[in-house]
Amino acid sequence: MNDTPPSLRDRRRAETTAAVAAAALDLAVERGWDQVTVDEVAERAGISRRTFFNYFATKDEALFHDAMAWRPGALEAFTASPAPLLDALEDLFVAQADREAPDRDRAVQVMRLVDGAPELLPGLLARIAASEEALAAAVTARGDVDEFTARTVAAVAGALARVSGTSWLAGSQPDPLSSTRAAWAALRTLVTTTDRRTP
Amino acid sequence: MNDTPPSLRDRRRAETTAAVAAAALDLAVERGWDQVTVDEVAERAGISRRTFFNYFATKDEALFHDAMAWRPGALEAFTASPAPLLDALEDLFVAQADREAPDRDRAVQVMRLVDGAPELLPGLLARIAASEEALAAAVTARGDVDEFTARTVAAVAGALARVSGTSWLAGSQPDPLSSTRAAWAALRTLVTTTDRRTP
DNA sequence: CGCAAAGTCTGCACTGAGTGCAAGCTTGAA
DNA sequence: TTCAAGCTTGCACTCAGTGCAGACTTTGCG
Repeated sequence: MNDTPPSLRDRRRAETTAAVAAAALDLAVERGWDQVTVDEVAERAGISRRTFFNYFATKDEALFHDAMAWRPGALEAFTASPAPLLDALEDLFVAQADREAPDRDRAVQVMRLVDGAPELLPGLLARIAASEEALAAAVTARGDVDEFTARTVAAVAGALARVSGTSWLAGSQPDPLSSTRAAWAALRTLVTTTDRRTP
Repeated sequence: MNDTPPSLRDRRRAETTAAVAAAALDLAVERGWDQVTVDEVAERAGISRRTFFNYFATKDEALFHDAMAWRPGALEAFTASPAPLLDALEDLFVAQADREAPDRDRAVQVMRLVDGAPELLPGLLARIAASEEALAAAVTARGDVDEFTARTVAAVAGALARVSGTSWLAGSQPDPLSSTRAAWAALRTLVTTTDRRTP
């Protein structure tokens, strides 16, 4: 899609971004996010405090960097998939759960941090909402359903992912994938087996 | 449940809380939330800046006060309802959408504000998450389903409410209730009509 | 190469959110 | 009345986030 070779500047920028994000996570794990200042993150990443804010608009952004993002290409594959919508969705979430170690470990660490630091929850939820929006756009692009339904589907999928992720972290489900499947199964039985007052 | 008559102190506290919340909303509507300082909210409410923080831990809390809360008694009625789970859920959301004017107007104004001020979104999402958690507890208390399913149901219901609320605000749905119904319908057709790879 | 435009890094000074403390005042119960 | 508990406030402090201006680096181009 975009094949301009990355310039020196771009490479440096990416390196620094990663360094800052890593510094933020490390410090947060070491002593808790509320015991970490921007100055310290900047110092550990080898930049000035002011430069920190050239890379991330807020302290939280550095911590959440890439944590709740779709892996590159995943949404495009989803859009292009010939499988029926629900199957394609499942494939998408499976692929997402099977990320390579570094990204995935980071996501897990961040979620654990949020678990112990409620101030972080709003920021995390906002990231999740952003990725739901991206998913909604991809669903719309597939053309299976109208936009309203696409938004609904994306929101529900996000909700299921949140629930299954949470209960996997809490240890009540063996692994993220079966947790996700359990959530979808719960939804399906609920929708299909309940007596409806107005059929 | 709790019938100790409210003391003078309690009444005062409630009054001040309401006054501060009202001041926050009014100022936000007048000039945008980012153009409002805590000092100004405090002054309009007739208290000192320091006292503001005795009532609300953050500036945002004052704005969101009561905006995304279940109306009193609604969850209890839901828990006690003999109707099947999905019907009881629908009743709950209908009742919620039919709140009396003041509360409801406040909620709508807050949502409009959030729409124009992305900084507010995280806080709003956190409030919604909190009310989902309350709902999950109520679903569990009904005893229809296990706790994992209860969480799933609550998360999905919240997602649907969010989508339908949003698109109602955006004008693509006539009223909140039919919007909610449309979302549930979209979900049901999706779940029941799609070919499954693994039946 | 050499040079100008564009982009980057940094220090400085400022606004505003949020907190701990201590002193003074109000309420509620005996 | 008297005293404890709770409420309000001012003050001083930390830290996130921003605008600005000057120094430096990269890049594209003649």
